[in-house]
Amino acid sequence: MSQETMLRSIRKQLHDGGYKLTPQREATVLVLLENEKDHLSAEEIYMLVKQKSSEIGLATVYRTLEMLTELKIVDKISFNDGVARYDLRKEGAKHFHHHLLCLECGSIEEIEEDLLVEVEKVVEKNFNFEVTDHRLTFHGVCGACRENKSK
Amino acid sequence: MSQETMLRSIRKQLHDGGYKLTPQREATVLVLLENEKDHLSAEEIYMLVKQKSSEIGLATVYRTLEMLTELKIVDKISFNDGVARYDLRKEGAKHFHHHLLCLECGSIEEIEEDLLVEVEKVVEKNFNFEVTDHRLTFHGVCGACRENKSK
DNA sequence: AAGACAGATTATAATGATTATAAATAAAGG
DNA sequence: CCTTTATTTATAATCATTATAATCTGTCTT
Repeated sequence: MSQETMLRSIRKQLHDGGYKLTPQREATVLVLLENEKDHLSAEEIYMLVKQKSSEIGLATVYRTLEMLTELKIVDKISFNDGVARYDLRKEGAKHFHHHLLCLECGSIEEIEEDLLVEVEKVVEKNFNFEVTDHRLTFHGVCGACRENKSK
Repeated sequence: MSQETMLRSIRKQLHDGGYKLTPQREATVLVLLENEKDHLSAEEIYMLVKQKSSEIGLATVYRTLEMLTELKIVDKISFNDGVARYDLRKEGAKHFHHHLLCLECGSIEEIEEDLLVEVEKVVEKNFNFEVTDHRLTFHGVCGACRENKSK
């Protein structure tokens, strides 16, 4: 889906939620669209928006991200490094994607495929818990780092 | 395993790692042992240690927890609420246990059973990623809350 | 167009969690 | 004992995030 289409869809979602797409909010969403692969922190998003010549305050970025999280347009994740990171939820994705965190180089890869369908069935049945979402991160060593080490 | 035994084992692990079990460190570990079911934050641990009449500084709690994390005696988790929480790693447990976070009441349940054995095999094979550990939290509604709501 | 209102934004201050620093204390080794 | 080193403490500093109050924007009303 093109960024144009995404943006239109997001504008609609904001409206339905009773918010409007102000220039600052639009700039924030655009930065998220342009950096889909990264896992940006609020501070990083703030910097990137300012670089695009759009004026914005840090507090606005936080408020916008909170709103987008509430609308389930973005997902908020914390790894164990003390900053929250934000990620566009893929259109139509019913589940939160998984992450592969390399302990050597710190890179974060994504897994789109939902690996937890069966596991969630087990949880619902055995633990009497209604699952609505999940956070799954694997810690380990990525292919590139293993290759470097073996040399 | 009894707390005595646990404590002895932990003392040994500290020694092997080149640290000693000072009174403050012992008090911290004891609080963790006595509250295995909870997911305590540094601040909470600090309070609990002081209640046991043991004098300690907050910074020492942080340093001790960092050390215990490094030695893999405790695990550090962040949910999305801005505080880090610490959990004793069960003796012999090779994997990090899973969590069930209830979005209604905020309660955190634990799952000891490793539900990811198969999933990790898939990850190693399909994504060329060597998995050493994982973090898995399910978000949803616990049995108690569902019961309350249906009334 | 002027006034009034709600919603947004901004700069700034405040808070909360965590980490760094420097001085004091305790422990270990000779 | 004396010296050296590790540890703790109190405090200050830092970093991420949230609250506040003033200002601004746009829209509606007349």
